[in-house]
Amino acid sequence: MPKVGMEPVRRKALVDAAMRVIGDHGSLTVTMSEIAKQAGVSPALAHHYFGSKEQLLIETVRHHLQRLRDSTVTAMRAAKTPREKLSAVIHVSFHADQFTPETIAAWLAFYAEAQRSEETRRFLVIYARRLRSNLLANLKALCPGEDAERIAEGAAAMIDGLYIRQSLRSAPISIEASIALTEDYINSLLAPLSAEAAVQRTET
Amino acid sequence: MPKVGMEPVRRKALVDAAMRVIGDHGSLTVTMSEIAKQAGVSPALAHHYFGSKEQLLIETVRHHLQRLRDSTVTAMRAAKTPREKLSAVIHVSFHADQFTPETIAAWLAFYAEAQRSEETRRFLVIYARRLRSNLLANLKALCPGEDAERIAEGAAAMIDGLYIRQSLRSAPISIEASIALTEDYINSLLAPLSAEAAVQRTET
DNA sequence: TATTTTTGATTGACTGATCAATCAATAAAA
DNA sequence: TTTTATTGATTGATCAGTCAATCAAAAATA
Repeated sequence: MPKVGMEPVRRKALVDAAMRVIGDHGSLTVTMSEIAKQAGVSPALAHHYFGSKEQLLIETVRHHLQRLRDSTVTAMRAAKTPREKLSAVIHVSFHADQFTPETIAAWLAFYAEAQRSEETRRFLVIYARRLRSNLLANLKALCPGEDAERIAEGAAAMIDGLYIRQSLRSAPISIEASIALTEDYINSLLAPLSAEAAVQRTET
Repeated sequence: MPKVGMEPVRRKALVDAAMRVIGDHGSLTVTMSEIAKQAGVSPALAHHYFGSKEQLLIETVRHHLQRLRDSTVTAMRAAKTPREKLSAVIHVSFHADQFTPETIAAWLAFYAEAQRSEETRRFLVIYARRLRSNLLANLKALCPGEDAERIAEGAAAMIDGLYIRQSLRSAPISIEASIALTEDYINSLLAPLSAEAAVQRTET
């Protein structure tokens, strides 16, 4: 069976398996055996390729964030105006992929893990900054910089908060409602500022 | 040494110890030994009084939520108008007690745990509902019911989101800024509705 | 009051299970 | 033959949970 060049195949299979196991386990307290079994290989092979459980888990977080980033870039490219780009960022954050119970569980587990693993924390900080900065960049085109900072901060918090609330599955809000709530927030805070911003836009 | 009536003393000591250990450990992956040591008793005693690690952890969540609830009730009593009560709820959510790194870490750990422990999940659902309903009750006095629901949902999400973002300690927002952001949200959404609400209030 | 009995508090030592990590051995391609 | 892929078996550590034994206060008894 041993064909050459299995390494990338196995790595991907193991990372995907880890994601699935973490997802329906709802926690990072998963065993290498479970992950390996899910990937259809022996636990020893997982160690062979990743060196340690922690490394495998870190690769899993990285891969997860990479996918989210790719989606965001694509969605923002497709949008034309700053306001449309803003909506694109929100939509991606609530895209079905990222919003399934398993994925939400995985995110929560990552957040909890970040309290212990410096590397996991770094990844999540990058995510948080990226979300904020994607919002900020487009908001700056719509209102004064200081207001943009505030609104970006608030919108990012709201997005993350809707996530965490979704995880409890109590009175679950639909994806559309979550998006509407966030859009509503931005619109409402933007409304009294739009006149000034319009002036600013013509000036730059 | 064995004086009678130690049970309540030990239970409290162990729950407090658990909270501290979870806090600086940043996770619910703590051992009974650590907790017992922190409480100054033997691991066996912790088992004696709580039966299992899970039970001790559940009591810890319960105690934590109880304290938050008490603070909220007190703060709301002190406030007069609905708008003031609204601010009171927000202030309690961001009160220094609840906003220290250790406490935030504990909350995150609880959220992650809720994916596995049905009882923990139930407690958090109660918290989420209570927050939402405290906001909702007072908002209903300030705007039409449907709008109140939306705004309550959004404000609750924002509060939780600010929490989770705080946990990453990247570009940490101050407590005051977090409060301001939430108040700002409510004010902005309320502004265009206040006229109608005033009419409704006189009608009822 | 003095003595014995009972009861609650407490622990050290132990058990069984779980798991990450290691390693030597095997099998197939190059 | 050399290299890469792969695994079964094993080790060592960590823990939750158990248990029998100890100790001292309180209650009962003489």
